[in-house]
Amino acid sequence: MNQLKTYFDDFHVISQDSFEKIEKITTQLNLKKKEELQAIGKTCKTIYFLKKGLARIYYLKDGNDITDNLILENNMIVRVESLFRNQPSRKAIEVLEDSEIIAIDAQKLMNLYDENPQIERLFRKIFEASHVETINRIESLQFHSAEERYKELIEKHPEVIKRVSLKHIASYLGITQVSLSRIRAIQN
Amino acid sequence: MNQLKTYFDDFHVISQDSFEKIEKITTQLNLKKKEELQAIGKTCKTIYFLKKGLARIYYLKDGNDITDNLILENNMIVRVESLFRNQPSRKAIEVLEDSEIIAIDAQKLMNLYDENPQIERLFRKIFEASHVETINRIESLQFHSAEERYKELIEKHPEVIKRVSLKHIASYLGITQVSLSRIRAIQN
DNA sequence: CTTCTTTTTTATCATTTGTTAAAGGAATTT
DNA sequence: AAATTCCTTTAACAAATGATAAAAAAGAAG
Repeated sequence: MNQLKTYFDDFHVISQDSFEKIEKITTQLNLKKKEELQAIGKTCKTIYFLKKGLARIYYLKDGNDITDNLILENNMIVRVESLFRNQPSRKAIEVLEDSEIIAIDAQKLMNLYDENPQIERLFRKIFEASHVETINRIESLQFHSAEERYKELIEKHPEVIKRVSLKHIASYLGITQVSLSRIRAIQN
Repeated sequence: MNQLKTYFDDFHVISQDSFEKIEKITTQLNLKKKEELQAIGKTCKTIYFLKKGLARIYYLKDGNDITDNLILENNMIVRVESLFRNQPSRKAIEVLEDSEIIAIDAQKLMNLYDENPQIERLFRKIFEASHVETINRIESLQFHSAEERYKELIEKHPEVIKRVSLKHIASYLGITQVSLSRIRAIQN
């Protein structure tokens, strides 16, 4: 749990008392590689913190599996478009490695917001950071070539290449697996 | 001002008193077509509400003007990546039509957050909606062809095609002007 | 209205990325 | 260890998009 507190502190420091209130609405999950955390069609009612492991959010387009997002340890896993709109998500979450996860009940968290604005502020800031990341990713997809995007990923998260299959990395970058393979071949 | 209240109510209803507190930290701006609202390199310290007109956020990549975002009336104009990180933005804001704008001082708004959690919640929800839009745009850029993206834009915002130059629309869609012209030619 | 500037279209060619198929490797299961 | 399945690479060709240049059209300015 200390790990979660440390994560929180980077965004907004809350009292020990407030932290314990959050602790009370969490549960611990341990998933084995390839297990599903949330299924397509379910409305997101849980916010996950990935203590250890690796996860991805994906969806199907024309029967193809597309990785929408990759999440490394020490990050939140949330299907934002479902949580914020309270609508079923077309996306699923699965872990790509054995993972330890803290699940936070979203409804109970909203209730905590009412009694404790500091908690609301904490999560506001967490999601703001994620919002900024999303915006930066748009810039990358909007006007960088596939090769540039691949290089950017290696630069920022070199470990991802080793831990995630190239199939998933390709769709995450918005290209086909074959195209990624070609780019990698030229690099060497 | 009523227009702003109506806009707010869609996200979270606050008291008349709270609304008046917000009103006190706003100023009205009228800009002529092509005038700049914020310059590149400035840190975003103002949240704008576009009452009337049309605006865009843009930046320069290798000397090319790239439209990052188009904003229609009745929406907020914010350089989120700058506001949330309190860092200088590489992006600028300009209006594409004569526009009426309400400027909200971000620092004073943060102060209001402290004394009134309902105001913080209102803006949290406003930005959450914008976050969701950003995520949906990623999906579009990640795996839809240029032609699909163009059709989506026409579908969702047909008026944009008439009000914004194709040059700006092209870069917004992540393609060149020439490429967009070609796509349009095939359509007819 | 005429001139000047900017935007949009068209054409040609180069480059990138997609598609399909096949082969080689790696990992998993039996 | 062998068999099976899934992942990755390679190759050949197709399709989409980019780059450049020039013409046409539209808009702004005098």
